[in-house]
Amino acid sequence: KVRSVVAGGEPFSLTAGVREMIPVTSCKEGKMGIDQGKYVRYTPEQVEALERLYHDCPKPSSLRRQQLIRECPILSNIDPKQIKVWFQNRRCREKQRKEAAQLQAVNRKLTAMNKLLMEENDRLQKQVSQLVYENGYFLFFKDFFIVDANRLCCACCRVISIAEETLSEFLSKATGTAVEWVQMPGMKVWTSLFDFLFCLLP
DNA sequence: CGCGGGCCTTAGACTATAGA
DNA sequence: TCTATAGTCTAAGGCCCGCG
Repeated sequence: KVRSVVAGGEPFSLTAGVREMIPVTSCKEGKMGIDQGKYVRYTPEQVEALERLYHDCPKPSSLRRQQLIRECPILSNIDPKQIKVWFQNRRCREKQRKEAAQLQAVNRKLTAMNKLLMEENDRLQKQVSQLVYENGYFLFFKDFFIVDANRLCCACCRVISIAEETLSEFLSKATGTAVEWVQMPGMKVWTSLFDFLFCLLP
């Protein structure tokens, strides 16, 4: 059983959440508000009153706090310095809660994006396997068949187009904005059948 | 220079949970 | 069911800084 005391109110001891009144003299001095093993904890009524005041004015001036104490009898027994500290801690708690909520929101977005990336990675790996297989097929047969140049080039461009469309779709999902392809200097693009065939050579 | 606010830290009170 | 332990909440101490 741990002795506890309510600031300015009825002292009590706490045991498994059950309050039991015990005679305690004072709790003014000492680290962490502890005097002879006592720990100050405001009553739910006091906290409710403080919360109401905080809702109206989160940062009251010294003068305003004194006025609030006068106007609210339930707080009249609490030291003005304790009221000041309570408001400081309350502001701090709110700030921490807001930051935690923001971090959770960011975490949710990153988790969703990670899921998209994992799915896209899986799909691209399958695509790579298929292309590697097709590449081997072309290498094997390239010396035995004469392929229509236009048709092969169109097929090649079609593969690139599909890849671009897929990537655009993914990026727009991930970023929430439309993506347009821009030809950058130095980017390698198959412009002819010869380029395509050349890249197939070992 | 004193006061008050912000920020970080400390430690008691309380809660949830695992394990005997 | 009881107990030990980890985690959370919160009042208050300490330090730093800006302001009048």
